Amino acid sequence: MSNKITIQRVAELANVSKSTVSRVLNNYPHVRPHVRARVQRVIGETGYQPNNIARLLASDRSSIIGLVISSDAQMVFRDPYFPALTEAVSTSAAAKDLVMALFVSHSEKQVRHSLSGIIAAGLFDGLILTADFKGDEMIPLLRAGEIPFVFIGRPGAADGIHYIDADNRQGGYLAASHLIKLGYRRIATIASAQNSAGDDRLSGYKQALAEHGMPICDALIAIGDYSLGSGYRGMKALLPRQPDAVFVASDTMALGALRALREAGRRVPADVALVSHDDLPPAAQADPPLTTIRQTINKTGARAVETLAQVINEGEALPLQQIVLPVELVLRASCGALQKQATA
Amino acid sequence: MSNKITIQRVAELANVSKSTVSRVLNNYPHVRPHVRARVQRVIGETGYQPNNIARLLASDRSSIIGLVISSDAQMVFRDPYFPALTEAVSTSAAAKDLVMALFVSHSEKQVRHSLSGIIAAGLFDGLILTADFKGDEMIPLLRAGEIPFVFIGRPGAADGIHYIDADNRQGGYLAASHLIKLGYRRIATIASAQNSAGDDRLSGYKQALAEHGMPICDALIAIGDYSLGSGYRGMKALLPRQPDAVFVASDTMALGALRALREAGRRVPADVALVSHDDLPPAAQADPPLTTIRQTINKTGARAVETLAQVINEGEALPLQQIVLPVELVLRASCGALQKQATA
DNA sequence: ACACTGACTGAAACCGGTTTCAATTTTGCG
DNA sequence: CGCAAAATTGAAACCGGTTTCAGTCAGTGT
Repeated sequence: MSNKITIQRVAELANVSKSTVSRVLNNYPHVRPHVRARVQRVIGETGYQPNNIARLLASDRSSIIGLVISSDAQMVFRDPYFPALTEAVSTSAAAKDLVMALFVSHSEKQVRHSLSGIIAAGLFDGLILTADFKGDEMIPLLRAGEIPFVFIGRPGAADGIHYIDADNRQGGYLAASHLIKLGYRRIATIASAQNSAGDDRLSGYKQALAEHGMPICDALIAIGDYSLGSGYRGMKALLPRQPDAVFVASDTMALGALRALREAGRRVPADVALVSHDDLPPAAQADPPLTTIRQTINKTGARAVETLAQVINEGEALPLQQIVLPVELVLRASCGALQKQATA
Repeated sequence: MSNKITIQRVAELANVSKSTVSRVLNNYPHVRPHVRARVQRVIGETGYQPNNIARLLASDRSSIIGLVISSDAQMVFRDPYFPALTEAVSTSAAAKDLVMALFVSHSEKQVRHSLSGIIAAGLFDGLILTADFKGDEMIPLLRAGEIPFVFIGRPGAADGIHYIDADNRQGGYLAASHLIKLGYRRIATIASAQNSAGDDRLSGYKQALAEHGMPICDALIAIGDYSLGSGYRGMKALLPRQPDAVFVASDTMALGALRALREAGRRVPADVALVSHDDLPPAAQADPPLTTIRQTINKTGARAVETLAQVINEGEALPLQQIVLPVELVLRASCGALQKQATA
């Protein structure tokens, strides 16, 4: 190790006890300014860095949080959603002087196993988990492990669980309402039943249709799994139904839908209008650029870290945090609104 | 904590000393099979899990490795390369019972700062770093920190540094040779000068041209930065030069190039053939699917973890590891070979 | 049977901090 | 100025393991 200087050595150099150095280190009160300054000078001069491991053993705090992403192997780093989320959490954690460790669990079985290991390791102050597979089977493990945790996305059984979610229902509602206002009549959707986000988006879509007195037709609902391929297949299945607009529940699936439409010779938005969900970078880069529902992943990550920090500090005392972040419609070419405006 | 059982408790229950339990735990010799079995039974019955922190403090090993990705903020989670690499390292680490912590440094300045912190924390057994910004300015810090480390990609000053790299030169060479063999005469490239991988790919491209007696024309060389946008701009700049084929140094840039070509009304591969590099998922999903040079990111990640583990264990004794992994050409539609075959 | 190995085992030191608690100052006030 | 209360400080215990070292015990060779 590069650092042979210990708290003991600093204490000697500053003519105080380890205890006092520790107090200075942790910004505790009850140290005379004079003494505090002297200790800090020694720390500065020696370049002393406390050994986190020892600190952790003694204080039962590691300043390490785990981000557990459990989803299909293919999925995780295919859909830009997870990388974006990972980056957001990593950055927010760093800003709070927390280290983020990343776990990617590929199969549901693996989740159980590695999660037990993660918890047992006792290394982490807390965990942030993504609510895929609806996340339910993890919850008993987490509860038993008595480890602070926060979900990103609403797990299936969300009772008494802290989570940060996007307002997916509102997302579906905004998207469908927007299409309705633009005058489309046969509005289909490519939904997903993988997790609560998918359910909510679908339910928002249905609500918008219902509120506008439009029939909800099962033939206009395709079910995908967030993959590009499933968007492609979903669109192919919908084509014979002659929809004039489609709400696709994720940008990635929308890219697949775009391909299906191009292959079928349908123009977007002239023949079929599209609104998708997420507003990840590919949405803006698609051809045509996608009108989409923006969920602010950075904020989601930041809130998750923040909330986890609170859980860690306050424990049971913290009132239940179930935070739903707003979403907004981002207007681009794929919904046809811009064209209509231009010709109007 | 869920686990109130300590090594002490196990020792009492098994009627032995902490020392013996520790020996059993670590598979040390000098424990009678009989005793060993008894201890193991108690461990099994109690579900005892050693506290890693304590173990680490005593043994100076954390079983945590850091993956440090330093690149432009936008870049890191935009190009699927990094997510793929992250996943590969995370998985390989997990297989070796190592925890991977992820650090994303956005600016070069930030690298220096956070790297010092990371090293000083003393939390990590070793680091895997990506060689962006050519990675040079990190090396002195790492050396001073006396922390085991391995690069993925070849840093600018690679003397005496362990690294795992793809055979990028061969990648550029294979791509260009392939296009030459298909009969293209005006073969352009969209290269990158960001890191050694970019340099090498360009140099392989040049070598192939030279070996086939073709002139190397600077007007046919555009410089990008691995982003989709830079591929788009690069292609636009090249179009007036009328290339009949382009080697694009990354899949992501190739997607940008595709868009530029589509906008210009040029068909791929009929008017302009494309070969790209990396073979990430989007390459297969592009329209048309991209012929590309496959680098096996999973293997790269696995070798990096493996090598780092060796460095950690053997230290100076380990001979210099500079591993170059082979690449291969993946044939798809964008190069025109399939069409030519069909019509032949 | 006897000294002599070498395999087992446990006591205690140690890793480098934090935290408790009692001792020692200081400070505040009457 | 004197005394109780509050603020400082340091000694020692503790976190939960690993490792050193010396002692114990069984197995050998003679």
